[in-house]
Amino acid sequence: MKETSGKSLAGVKEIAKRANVSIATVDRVIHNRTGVSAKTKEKIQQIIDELGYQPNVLAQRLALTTRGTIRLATLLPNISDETEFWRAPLDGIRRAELEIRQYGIHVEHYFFDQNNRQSFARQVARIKKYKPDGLLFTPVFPEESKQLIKDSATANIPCVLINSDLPGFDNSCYIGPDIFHSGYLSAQLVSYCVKGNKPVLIANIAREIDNNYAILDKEHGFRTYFSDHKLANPLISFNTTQTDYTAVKSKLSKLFKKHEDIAAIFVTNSRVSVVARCLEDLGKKKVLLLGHDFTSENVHSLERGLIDFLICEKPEEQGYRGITTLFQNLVFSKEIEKTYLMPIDIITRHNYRYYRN
Amino acid sequence: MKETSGKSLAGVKEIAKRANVSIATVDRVIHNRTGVSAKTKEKIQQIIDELGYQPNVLAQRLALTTRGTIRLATLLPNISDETEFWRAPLDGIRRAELEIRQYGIHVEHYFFDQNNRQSFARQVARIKKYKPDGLLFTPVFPEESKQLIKDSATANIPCVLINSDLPGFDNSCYIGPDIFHSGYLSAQLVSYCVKGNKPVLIANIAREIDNNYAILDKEHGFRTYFSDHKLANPLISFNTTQTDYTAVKSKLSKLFKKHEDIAAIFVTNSRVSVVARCLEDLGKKKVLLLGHDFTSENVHSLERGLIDFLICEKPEEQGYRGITTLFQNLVFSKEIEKTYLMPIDIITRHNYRYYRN
DNA sequence: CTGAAAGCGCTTACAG
DNA sequence: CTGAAAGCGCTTACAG
Repeated sequence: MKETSGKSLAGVKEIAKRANVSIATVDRVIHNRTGVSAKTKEKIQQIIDELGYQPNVLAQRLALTTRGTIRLATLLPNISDETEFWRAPLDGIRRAELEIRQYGIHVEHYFFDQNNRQSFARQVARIKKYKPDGLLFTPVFPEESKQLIKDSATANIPCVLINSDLPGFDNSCYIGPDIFHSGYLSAQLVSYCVKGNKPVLIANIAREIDNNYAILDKEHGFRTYFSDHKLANPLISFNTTQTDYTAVKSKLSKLFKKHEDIAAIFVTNSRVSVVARCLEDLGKKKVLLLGHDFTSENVHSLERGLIDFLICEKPEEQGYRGITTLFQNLVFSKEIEKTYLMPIDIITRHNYRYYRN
Repeated sequence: MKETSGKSLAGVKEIAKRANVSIATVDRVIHNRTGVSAKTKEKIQQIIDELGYQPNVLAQRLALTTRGTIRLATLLPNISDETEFWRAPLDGIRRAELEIRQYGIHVEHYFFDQNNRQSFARQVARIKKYKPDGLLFTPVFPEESKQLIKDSATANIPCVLINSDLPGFDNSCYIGPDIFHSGYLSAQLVSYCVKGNKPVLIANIAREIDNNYAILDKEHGFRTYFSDHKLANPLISFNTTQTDYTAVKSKLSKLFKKHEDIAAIFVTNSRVSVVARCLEDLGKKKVLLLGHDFTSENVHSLERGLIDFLICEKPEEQGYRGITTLFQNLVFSKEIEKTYLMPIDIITRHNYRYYRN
């Protein structure tokens, strides 16, 4: 007997014909709905298996068009010069929106001030009023975020976290990098490029550091590489909550006086272009500089040779995938993967042109 | 007046109603078909613009289901241990196939022996008999490939090239890396990691080298970086058409006797894991080793620390994108972009786990 | 130059 | 427990 060899052109109509039932009944079996006799169900299932039936996704979605709109909410930091990074995830979210609004998905955006816990809490309150069917956010403030996840679980609202995870908490879905290994990778690059045991600087430049899991874990990964490989380079932490150019420069300048031979600086977030400017002005162009994120300022410094490596984790795609994940779950009951780890990309001045966020 | 603010839920039906015509006429205007009076056309167009009408892609495709099948042909090297690289593009092609076969697209695969021009020509002849509606291939043999592109143009068959381009030839579409800059980037990595003016080896390991544009251009990019940056490292070309372990090892061994202090080896294709084994057996583990492609053997050597960097250009996505490009062109008359340059990814043992081809 | 109608493959009330 | 029919938004003969 000849194999149907993956042709599977057969649809519900064909199945119905073969089973001698109506397509409504076939539909019931396909979707495991109640109200079909065991016998009929079995017969239909057998034919489905035999035919290797694959639903036509197009038709499926089209038929669902009439269903009421599904409401999603996103909660991200607002975008300022200092937080330009957040433009990318938002772009991805918008791209997803355009693709799925045809299916009656509406996305409402909420923004908070990254340096202000209050503002986060305020937006959470607004979101709760909105009563979304799904939620995407980034857990900048651990306590508030944990509460939000719990409340979402209680309300039975699927929840996606992007960019950084909430460790020891698995009530939701995380889409973003393995932050520890991102730091670990940065250390590898430094160790490859720096010969000898010269000191290496780890620069944490953020208004909030102690609570910032993303920064702490990156530094931890970075340091772990050096200890794992028994490297003797002194690792100097440089923390500053004053993130403006002047403050960073004066602090750096002091550090350089103390440690003249600093060979490399790793900036644990996207503020690396500030350091680039400082190094240029301090005449320290030979210091290896690496940091995070494909912001326009960073790319500009990369282009000019002031930054050597940028580590990026496809923020645009994080946003895009976050929304489509919720969509698939809400519309097609597709199960949500617990974790989707993004690639950790290494960008230099010679491959950035081809990079896609 | 209130903005419709990108809602655009309106479809052909709504447009037809507002314009007082039938949906068939609206359809004609949307697709710029003939047989509509200038006046009607203008009126409809105005409403379309006003509403910011966006066609529902789902419905569009679904309605096209009945059209006869479209036949695509692919022509790629067959997959052996030595050419495992080609599995990835094929995987991508298969992934695309699964997605679009619902729209009546059929893909026929042809394979040739990378070391045998004859076999390429034979398959071209078979393809011509098949008379595909679209063609995807990789131009391993320049002369034959140019002829194939010309013939396709004559027959009005859209044509996509992947993995390497045919320079000075713009009758088709190229999806793949900027090879020159890929080599350039590799040189940057070497120059960052190698201190002093120690010699660097460029290893071309392939049955055919002189005609292999991908290899030649990569070496050219690599060398150009060193001259652009006035680096004094001696660059030694190491060409071998005997690609087996024993041959490579004995040749390498001789080279090392002549140049004991070789600091880095750049392998211009996926044969880098062979070199990795040689270095291990020759006790030359400290030499920086980089090369191309995410094959299982290469990844294994990367994991073990024998290879330092792998340069990859998303071969799976090249295949996938190649097929979907042809599909979009043939089904929706979407214009084909002349060139789509893939990212040039840098993979180390600490980020390969998160890489997606 | 224009329109009424059937159909793409699925889902969903509704009736029985 | 089961089926006939309408509808999702578009395209395509066909008739006029």
